[in-house]
Amino acid sequence: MALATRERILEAAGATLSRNPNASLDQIAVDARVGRATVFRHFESRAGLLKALAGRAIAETDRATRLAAADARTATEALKLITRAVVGAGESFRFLDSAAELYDEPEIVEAYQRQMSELADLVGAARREGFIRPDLPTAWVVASIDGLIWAACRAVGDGELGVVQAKDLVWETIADGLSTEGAREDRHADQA
Amino acid sequence: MALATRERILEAAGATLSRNPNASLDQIAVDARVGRATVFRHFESRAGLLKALAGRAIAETDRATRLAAADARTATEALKLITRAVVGAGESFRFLDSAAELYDEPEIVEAYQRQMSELADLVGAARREGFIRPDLPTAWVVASIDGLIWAACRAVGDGELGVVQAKDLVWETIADGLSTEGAREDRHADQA
DNA sequence: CATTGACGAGACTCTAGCGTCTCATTCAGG
DNA sequence: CCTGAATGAGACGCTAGAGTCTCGTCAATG
Repeated sequence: MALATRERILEAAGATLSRNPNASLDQIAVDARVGRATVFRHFESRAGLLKALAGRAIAETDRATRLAAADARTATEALKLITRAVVGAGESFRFLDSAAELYDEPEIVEAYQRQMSELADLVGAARREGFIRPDLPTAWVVASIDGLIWAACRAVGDGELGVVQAKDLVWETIADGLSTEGAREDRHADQA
Repeated sequence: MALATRERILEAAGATLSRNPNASLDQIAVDARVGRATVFRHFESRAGLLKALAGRAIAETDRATRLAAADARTATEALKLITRAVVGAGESFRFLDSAAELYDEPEIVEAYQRQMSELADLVGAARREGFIRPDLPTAWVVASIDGLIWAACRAVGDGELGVVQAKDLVWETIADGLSTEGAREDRHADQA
């Protein structure tokens, strides 16, 4: 039962910290229906728990990413599948929103930067395929994809959208934006 | 000098908390080049400081919003101006990212919900003007605008983009998405 | 039935950080 | 020069929460 307990703690920690980023270990233990001492039996410290949780989220994202990438024949398609996959895995890493302590963990920071870098590479490849508007800096494309995924995960977590719906909406928004087809002309007219 | 000191504390608090959401009052005081006791002379408590900071951000956003709305003749134009204005004021409220304590302050929560509600109304009006794609739920439109603004503020704060550039990019992305004009067809082809 | 391992409960220590208070200093205005 | 307000420095008490330890219980296993 050791594994089940550890898993239950991680699960509860993720859920509780998503709601309250400063939740105490005591609160997490209660939510996991586990004694506080048991938390320390499975994790070295609070930081250790956070680290394990982050590592789990990173691994989950990597797994989803690789699965998605394997099915894609173009970078654009990979971008689409990966975006959808990450939205699906969103619950795993929503707690990261405000886990500022993790900035001190080199492994975690490195893994995060690696994932961002992979995303940037993918965006670059999609750009070469002609999918990305040439006038947008890659940094912004990456940042806004990140922002939209974040918004989608938030909306799902708040019950505003279903997961399936959110996946569709994120990709549609990336591809087409929020406005009707004629918007591009409207915008240019506005700016004149 | 009282006002200048208070202002300096608020300024330092915003900057410091943006970097480290769990920064101590001591750290904030040091960054403000002020004695820790002086912080308590100007603010009732840590919560009071946070509240003042949030109130300042809300007021700043309201001001920017009203100024922008006054110049607009259509809801679509208002949405554009307000989005740009909020990106410009982004530094003011970036610290809110992880100020979970503020969820306990009714005034702050109410003000935030009011602003979100105003944004939703504006989106609804822009939708009636034909600017917003009819197939997108308003909740998602609001969430993704929020997400894109957040991404832009983050990018500016990280030095990846300039403020002016970020304002343009957010609105362009809202209007047109990230992909080239032919994307809509590509996407439908992908899904087939 | 005895053993073993995981667990819950709870007592205990330790520290960071909040909030209060005091006292000396500085500086502006009269 | 005198006075009062604002401040800096720092001592002090207090509490929440991290981390440790012990003991009794339960369940599985032999």
